[in-house]
Amino acid sequence: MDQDYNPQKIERAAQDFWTQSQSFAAQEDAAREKFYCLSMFPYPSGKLHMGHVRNYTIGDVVTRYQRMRGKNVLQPIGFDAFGLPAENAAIKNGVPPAQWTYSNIETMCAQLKQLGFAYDWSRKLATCEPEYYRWQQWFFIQLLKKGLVYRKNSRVNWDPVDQTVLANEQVIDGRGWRSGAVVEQREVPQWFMKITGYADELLHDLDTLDQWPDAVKTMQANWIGRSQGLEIDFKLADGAAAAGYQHLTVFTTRPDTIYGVTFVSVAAQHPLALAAAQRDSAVAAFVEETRRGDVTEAAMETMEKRGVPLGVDVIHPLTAERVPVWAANFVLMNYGTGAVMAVPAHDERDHEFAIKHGLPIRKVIATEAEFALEKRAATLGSLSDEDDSTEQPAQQSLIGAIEAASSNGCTTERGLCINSAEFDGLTFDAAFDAIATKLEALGAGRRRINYRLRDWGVSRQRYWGCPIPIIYCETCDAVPVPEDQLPVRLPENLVPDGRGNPLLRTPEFVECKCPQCGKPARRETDTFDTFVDSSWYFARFASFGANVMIDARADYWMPVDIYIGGIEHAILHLLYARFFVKLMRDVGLTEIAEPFKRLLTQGMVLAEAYYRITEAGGREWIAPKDVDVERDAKGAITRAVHRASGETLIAAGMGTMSKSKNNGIDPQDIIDAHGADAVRLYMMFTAPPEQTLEWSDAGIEGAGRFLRRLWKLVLDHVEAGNQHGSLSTIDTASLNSAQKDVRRKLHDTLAKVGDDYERRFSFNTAIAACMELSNLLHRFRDGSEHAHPQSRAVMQEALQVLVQMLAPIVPHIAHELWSALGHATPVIDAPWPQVDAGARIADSVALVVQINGKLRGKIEVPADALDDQVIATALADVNVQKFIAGQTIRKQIVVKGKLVNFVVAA
RNA sequence: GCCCGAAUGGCGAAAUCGGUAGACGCAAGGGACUUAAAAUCCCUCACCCGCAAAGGUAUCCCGGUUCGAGUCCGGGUUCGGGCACCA
Repeated sequence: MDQDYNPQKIERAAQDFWTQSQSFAAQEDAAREKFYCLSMFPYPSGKLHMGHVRNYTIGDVVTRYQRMRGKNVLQPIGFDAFGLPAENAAIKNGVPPAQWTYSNIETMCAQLKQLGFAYDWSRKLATCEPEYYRWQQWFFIQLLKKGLVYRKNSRVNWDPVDQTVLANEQVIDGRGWRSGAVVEQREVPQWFMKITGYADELLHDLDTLDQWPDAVKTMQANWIGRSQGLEIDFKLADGAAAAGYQHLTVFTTRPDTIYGVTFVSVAAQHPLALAAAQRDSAVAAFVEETRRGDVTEAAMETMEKRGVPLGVDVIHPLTAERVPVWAANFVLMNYGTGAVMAVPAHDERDHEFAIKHGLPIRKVIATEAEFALEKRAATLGSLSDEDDSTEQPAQQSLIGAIEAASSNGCTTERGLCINSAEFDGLTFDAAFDAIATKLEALGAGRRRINYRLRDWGVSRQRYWGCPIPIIYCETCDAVPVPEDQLPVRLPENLVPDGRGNPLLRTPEFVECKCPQCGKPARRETDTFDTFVDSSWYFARFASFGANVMIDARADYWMPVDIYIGGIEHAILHLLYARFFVKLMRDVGLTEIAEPFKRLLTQGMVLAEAYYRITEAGGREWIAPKDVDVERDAKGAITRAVHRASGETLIAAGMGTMSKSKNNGIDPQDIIDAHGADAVRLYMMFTAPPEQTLEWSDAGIEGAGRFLRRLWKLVLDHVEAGNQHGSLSTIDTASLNSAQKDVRRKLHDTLAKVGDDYERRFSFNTAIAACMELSNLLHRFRDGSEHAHPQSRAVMQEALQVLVQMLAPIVPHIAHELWSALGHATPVIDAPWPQVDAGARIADSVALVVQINGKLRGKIEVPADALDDQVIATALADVNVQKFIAGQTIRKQIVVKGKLVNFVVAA
């Protein structure tokens, strides 16, 4: 064992050992309990960033812990290799996306190895490999055969200058990111997967995911957005029916407010609006206007609410009143029926719209109190001639208030119906049912379950993705590529230039023969959404290399026992992956219904960002490594200085590491300077996994300091052993109190650490507990003679267990120290130590004494003391007596092992 | 705008089921060792008042429930994630 801790040396040695002995290659073994630990695979953007390091360290800690617990563990790694950044890099550098991507993968693999992650490297995959995506193409064809995918027109962002489809991310303030042209909406035929057909199952199965965070389940449930409502037909008033429609159908979740309808709104893309646009230039202009700019939901919801009257009236199905139809920019064509009944008194958007356009507002819902008043007012009105009661003026003003509210106010809460004919006085549920029944009887409405969730559009008008295996023929229309012709290979030598999909200009790819009739045909040039690639990779890892999509090995490994990744994937990726597994089940590929048994959503990694104001008035962001920080006597930061120029900088606060703020910390620099173990320890110690983690250079040094202290502790013990001969076994009966204290602390810590690793995923507190133990061992060493055989035996036990507890987090130093402690087999193969319950028993416990909930004293009582004895000891405390003097004890509360509380009063 | 989170010393955090707020670490201050520096080791460290003991105040803000609230409930503020073509 070396005198000094040398991370570079021991890390390389440990990594070489794991590689040579293929320690982490997983073998299916039905006799052993499996554990499948998976972290979300990275996009190969170039180098690892701190977020990756954090994510993969968490996964590795769980993997190594479960392995030490004796499970048969699979931890694979791969790359989510298709996507936009590769095309952007190609535009910038003229390098084909494939070349850029494969080179990045190589770099990142080397970094992952340097961090010592226990991956089964033999299962490495990248989604851009034909061996991977051919099964995705095959699966799409199975779904097509089962009618689970279909083609329809759908809107995309179109850059009229660059003649290309833009991702939402590439639209900035309604303009193309490169051209600056105002973006237009275009209708393009695209492929969709029928996820709405699985909406109910995706919603209900959330209840089976008892090891998922509630926040994620709530977000998914809200995203699916199941709502019960009514479809209601409003007959078109005479003349309008000529447009080809007999009635306008709306969807509403508030049929109880139907008597408050004063107009109806439709989406600008609604057929009725488009028909009106044919004859009305104002409507045409409005429709045209909504074709421009952003289409994101956030943009739609925050934009000014605008609309135009269509010049068409519809007939209210219950009152037979005529109400006007408006086109409004806040009504979404792809939600419900693209039309809503507007109730300005009880819907905020309708209210705002009605005020703006001078449309009537009719109050039809009242609170119970209002309803009671209204009834009294009605009685009062009929009696008012004879009754000049003194409370009349007060009543009048209340009635006035109700009337004022009914003309201007807006309440969205449920209540009792008023001004609603025979439905007056009904609650929401009763009114819903009664009105639904009446409309059904009239043939003017039906109950319906609606979802906010929309079908999943999987087509992307982009080159660097998995080709959609379809051939278009003039006679046979869309024909799937025959399975024996898969994969449809993506040519890897093209270079996108920002003006459309280069596949369109590649005849070798596009031109083909129709598989049905043999005539010349065109191949689909759209590729799959990359969420398709990442929706099943976890299953492929479990049947790596199979000549089918997934094989029986997946039955052994699936589902994933723990899935770890960023909270930003809480909805889309996780919902699509859940959906895909249900599809795979229905195609007969698996029996499981959910892919991820347990989910850990990890927080982002932040760093302080600094900038200076340039002469031009802009901000120049300075990398944190070029900044010095000055502090006051208390350690508070007073000034940040640019090291090169001495200029005072402005601290912009903590933010996610990003290129734009130039505040990224390169993990490679940190590994080179401090070693992989220190990086891993720092990442796990600084914050709990779900929380954001703020990078600090000083923190990483602290991690290194702990590892050096640990090294020294073991070194001293080992050297003492060399001097004093062989170890004896522990004789628990003969231990002195210091030795017992060490063993109690050791086994308390072991119990806590196991719970923290397994149940709580609270790695920071596990490390803190190990540090406490380590601090105690330092004091124990200083206060004991190395020569004392029992002390040495206790120390040996403690150090062994400490090294094992830390091994999942800092595997390299643990590998080395374990061997130094005299073990021939590596620490990764040593079984997890057992908690010795006997060692944890203490003779006495410390309690606090409270008077009226305030801390007034501390007492020590025997561990098995009865309540009476505890109270007597508490009352004997001098300070407690001071606060009780002259008071009467009204109540005494004893909480075992915690506290005594006396409630006193004069 | 809508949905989901978060907020505790100078800083990162801990307090696991409503029971001692601040474990563990960082920074800072003081000291030891050293020719010196680094490293290492020891001490102090929420705030106010005090020599100390004791006391008071503190977990984003305003209310509430409880013998007792960082933790539960209602209302707000600020920050972060997502919003369907970034991954």
